[in-house]
Amino acid sequence: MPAHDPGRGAPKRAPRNTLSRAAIVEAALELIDTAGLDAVTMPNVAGRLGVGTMSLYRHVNDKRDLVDAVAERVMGRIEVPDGVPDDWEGRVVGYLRALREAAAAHPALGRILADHGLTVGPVFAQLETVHGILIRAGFAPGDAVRAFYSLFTYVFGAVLWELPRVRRQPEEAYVSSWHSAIDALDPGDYPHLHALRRELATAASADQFEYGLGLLVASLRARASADHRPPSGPERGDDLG
Amino acid sequence: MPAHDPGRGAPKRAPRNTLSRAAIVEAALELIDTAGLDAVTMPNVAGRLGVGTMSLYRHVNDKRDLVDAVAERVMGRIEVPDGVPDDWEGRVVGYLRALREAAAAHPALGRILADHGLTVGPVFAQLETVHGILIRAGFAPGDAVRAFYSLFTYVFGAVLWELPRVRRQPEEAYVSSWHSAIDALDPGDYPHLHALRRELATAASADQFEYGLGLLVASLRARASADHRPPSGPERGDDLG
DNA sequence: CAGGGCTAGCGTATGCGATACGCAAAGGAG
DNA sequence: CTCCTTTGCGTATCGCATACGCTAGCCCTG
Repeated sequence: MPAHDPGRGAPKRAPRNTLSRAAIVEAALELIDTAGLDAVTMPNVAGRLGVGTMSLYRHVNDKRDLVDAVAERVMGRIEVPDGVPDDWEGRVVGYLRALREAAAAHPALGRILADHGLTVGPVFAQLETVHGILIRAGFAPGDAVRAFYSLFTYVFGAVLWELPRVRRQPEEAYVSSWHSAIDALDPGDYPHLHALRRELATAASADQFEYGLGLLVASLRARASADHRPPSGPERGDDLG
Repeated sequence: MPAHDPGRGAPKRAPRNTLSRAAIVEAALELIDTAGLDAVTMPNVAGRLGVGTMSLYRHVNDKRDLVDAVAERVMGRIEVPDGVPDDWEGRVVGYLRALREAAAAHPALGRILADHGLTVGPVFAQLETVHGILIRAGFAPGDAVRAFYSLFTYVFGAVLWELPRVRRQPEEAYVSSWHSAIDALDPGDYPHLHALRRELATAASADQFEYGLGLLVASLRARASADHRPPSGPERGDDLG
């Protein structure tokens, strides 16, 4: 038999403008969220869209480009939430909290950022936003950099800690994964961790995130009022680009 | 012609106990440091040792196991350095600084930890050490957990930020990579970042790490003396396991 | 000193994933 | 209607991780 069908019969050829970069990115994101980052292979993504593998390459340079785009898609939607106190603390904390939540919703984000480095477009957008808030609040340029750098370092660290396996049950699964990991350790070598089995697992949650963030903000507040003009009351902050 | 050499002639067979898990791990680490994490393939590692690819599998379960072992090899050597102030601040900061330096020496560490999750053996060792220091210093168990959790989150975040490309010249290469990344951004979209081109790049260095760490420690110190018995003077800390 | 068995190093084969190449059909332009 | 451009896609190549099973060293035992 001939290798290919001579006439027509099952062109299977997709209409014409079926594919788009956005659609591909969306499919990849769904795959990541349901089957994990490792399941993101070109064949898988293509299959999910009902197209051939090589078709993807018309819209994406290569796999790295695709994954980058996914990170961009996720981080690009992060904003300072409504209803937060209209001062730098409220806005910054609200923003970082949103960033953390986005990462929690897509556990693979941390790995992607780690693999591709932090010099990805969307990361800069985050820096720009937070830096802008600090500058408006009266922080000296240099201090603002140091401040948001510290804050982001913390948040990215948190994203890394949390990604291990959390998927749905925010607490449940995560806690038990820590428990089993700790139980596997030799009590003799790790007396402290064993003694704190309970607190440790619980600590790996939102409360803990807030705690550390609070430490940072508290110190920043102290330095702001000590070294420079206190950012006192709420400054205008509604016309942020 | 027969596919294999009939008699002898070039047994090429390695003597006998040439390989060992440790040697393999060491070879992989060298590869990581010289050619990057992506260059770590079973064939490459084997080649560097002058053995066949499949020989590696006698000593490591699979690639993941190998890479895990590398992370363990690196993190397992981190200790509280000598000569630091003998109080909890000095010891903890000294330790975290050592952790950061180890990561800086092996840029791929961050990616490995991100890929494999933080529930790797050596990570627990770090937690145990720092927690022990805090407990000895008089921190209440629960507070100690929150404290070191925040500190580690920060340090891991820092490790992530730094890994992008730093290799040798600690500052040089890193700074210029940030510069070029920033230059590629549209000044219109990122006014703040462009204005801070200089500070931003400089901030991505050891100084910045110390700054953020300082923020955390300062707050912890304040809370320690406020909520609980002040850990005052240097407590004994020379017999740490 | 010879034989047996265990063990370490390794050749081969499989399957998958990323991606270069080039074909061909679908539309639109003239 | 014909030609050119665009887009989906089949095929082929290459590198990698890894299952299997072979075989030669070694050491232990008799």
